[in-house]
Amino acid sequence: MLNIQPSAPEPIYRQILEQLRRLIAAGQLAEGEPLPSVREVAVMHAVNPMTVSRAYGLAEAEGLLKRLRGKGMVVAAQSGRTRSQSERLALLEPLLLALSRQVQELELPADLVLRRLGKLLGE
Amino acid sequence: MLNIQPSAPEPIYRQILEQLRRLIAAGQLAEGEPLPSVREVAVMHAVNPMTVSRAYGLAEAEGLLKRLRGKGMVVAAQSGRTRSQSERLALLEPLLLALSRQVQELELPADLVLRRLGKLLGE
Amino acid sequence: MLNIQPSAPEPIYRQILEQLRRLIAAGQLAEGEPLPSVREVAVMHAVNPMTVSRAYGLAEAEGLLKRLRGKGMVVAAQSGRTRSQSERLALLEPLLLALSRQVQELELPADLVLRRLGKLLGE
Amino acid sequence: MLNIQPSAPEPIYRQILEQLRRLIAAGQLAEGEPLPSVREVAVMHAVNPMTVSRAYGLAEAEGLLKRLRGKGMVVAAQSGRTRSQSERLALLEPLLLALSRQVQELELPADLVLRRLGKLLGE
DNA sequence: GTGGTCTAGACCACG
DNA sequence: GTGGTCTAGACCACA
Repeated sequence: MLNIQPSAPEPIYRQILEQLRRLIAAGQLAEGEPLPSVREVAVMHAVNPMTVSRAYGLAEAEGLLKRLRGKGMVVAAQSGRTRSQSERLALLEPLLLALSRQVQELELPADLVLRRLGKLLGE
Repeated sequence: MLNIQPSAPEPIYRQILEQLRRLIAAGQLAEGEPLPSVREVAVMHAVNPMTVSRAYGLAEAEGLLKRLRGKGMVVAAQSGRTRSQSERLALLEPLLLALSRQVQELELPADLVLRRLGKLLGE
Repeated sequence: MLNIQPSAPEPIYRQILEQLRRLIAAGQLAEGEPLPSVREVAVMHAVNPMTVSRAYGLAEAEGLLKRLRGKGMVVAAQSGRTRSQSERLALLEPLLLALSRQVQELELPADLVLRRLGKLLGE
Repeated sequence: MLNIQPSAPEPIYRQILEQLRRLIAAGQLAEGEPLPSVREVAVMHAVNPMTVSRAYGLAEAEGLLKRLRGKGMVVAAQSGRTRSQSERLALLEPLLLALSRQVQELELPADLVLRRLGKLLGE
């Protein structure tokens, strides 16, 4: 379910946290749904349990997850409602802005970039 | 010329370096063109001169810039030739891939994202 | 009778145990009085029976409760005698100390805090 | 400046975080003021640097602190403005509620508790 | 079984 | 000098 790249510049715990944000916002992780345990994720992705725990803890502090004592983490209620398309699009905005800045610096024509992205999204 | 955000997660020296790569690849910084001095950049953006120097140093090691004694940095010859569109598009690939992954996690329709990006690029 | 908050940071078994201490010290639970069964408490508060059992077990070890075969738990004799006011006030001391430390860190005037607490106690 | 009790039930990183919240709310830590470095706090209180770092990191995520790269942490701007008395009193509310619940369970007269607290606050 | 906390120590990134 | 990340491993608390 989670996609972790240990060699990426972005820290692992943050990769997990941000994926959780998106998966929950999209409703792919529904309200009340239990998450894989810290240890499971740690073994599956060959990372330290504490790294996973850190991501889960931050997600809990953010209100995304809820701790059921002795039973693990589940998706919190208020996050469970799938967000509207526009709310989800807003989560993408920072990346879109960075992209458009780079496109301008590279002086690339808009349609070329849009075609390339369209191809990636179509796959 | 440079666009620096000290509070961004990406380190400042890297922001500078990657902008130089793109501006040079696009030919916005032409071969032989002199760059603002380390001190100028540092003062203008309220940044530590060492940080700017580090970016310039890396760009020099990469062959993007050339150090002219007593005259500062200029855009190096071999980098000066503007790269082809496809080469420049390749520089954008990592960001496009990250974007498409996030779009899938957010379960957003491709055309919505393309329209939003098109709007940003059209401005 | 018991006031349990499963989502509070304080563990559930401890919430139960400490409430028992106070209710018995005040004589609200009198000597020989039977307690609700583990199952009753568990069902009523939607809590794991093991958790209730643990609290009861600790209370028994402390001499607060006594196990009567086949009849469940009752308030033990030596605990049953209501403690003096000063003894009961002593049970409050840790919380009062924590409170006074926080008041100082918040630089709040004593009378403001006393008025607010007085209002809460008056209700 | 910080008051840490390693043996308390409350985890160390949380003790630090909550003290920061109060000290900043009261203006005892003013806007822009630099905090002692992670290593200093760690040595001074004989705890692991990571424990301190965790508290600082959470405080940053909360917007209490701001990271100045290479220079350490300072009190963030929006937190710097000393909060009004009523806002600070609100931070005390959870503890006051817990206290009043315990007072009722102990069947202690309000004025006795208020006198004891007044004495503690007067010192 | 679950997650939480802490440590010691290594290594990195930044300025 | 600053903070950040990660690991391995120990131990605890809870259900």
